[in-house]
Amino acid sequence: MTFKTLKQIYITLLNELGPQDWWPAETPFEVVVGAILTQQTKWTNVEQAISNLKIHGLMEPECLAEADPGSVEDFVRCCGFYRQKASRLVNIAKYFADNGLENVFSMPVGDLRSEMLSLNGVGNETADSIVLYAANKPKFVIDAYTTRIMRCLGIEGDYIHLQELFEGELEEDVELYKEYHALIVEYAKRYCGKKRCDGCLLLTTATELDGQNG
DNA sequence: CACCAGGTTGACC
DNA sequence: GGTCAACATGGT
Repeated sequence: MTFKTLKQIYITLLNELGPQDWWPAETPFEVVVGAILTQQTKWTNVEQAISNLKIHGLMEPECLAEADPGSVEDFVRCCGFYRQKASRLVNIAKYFADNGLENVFSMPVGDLRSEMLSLNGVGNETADSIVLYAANKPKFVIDAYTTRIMRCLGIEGDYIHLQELFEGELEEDVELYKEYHALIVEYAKRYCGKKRCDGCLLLTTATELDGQNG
């Protein structure tokens, strides 16, 4: 049998689920905030916290940087890990207020990634989410769902290994990277559980449909 | 009641 | 180098 390429898997997912149009946010800074808040938490909780912050006028780096820490904790409590997330958000807000969001996001992709990684509370996935969805620069985001699906397909590796696999095989395209990561998350949520996987067969065998555009 | 969620960090081998 | 508990709320 013929295995699918990563591009063919993308097309399969897109046909199956339709465009996901990630990341839901009104501004780049809102993406940054959401990227911290969504760690190990459902997105519905993040929506609530983001709404709280917006109502209180804190969805701007300059405002959040000066906000009362206790209040921020209350606003993000629904996301869990609320003490560390609150202090990390304020710290990151200070960083963007001091350096200027436009300046930061105009850095070359590699420099930007390193810069984001130096912030407390920003690891590989969060850094790449910010680079891709807030700064609109080409970095493929790997997460627990991606790792899980790849394992189902018989491919194991650490974060950087999987990232190099995707970036090496796909054309460098910000919109493709955005949509692909979103599709993987949605597909895995539905069909690829932590213990059971009911959907990865769809991804393993190539058909004539998979050759179409992309 | 047990388990999971769009991870990251710091401590300890 | 790698492994692992801690961080914490909310939904199924």
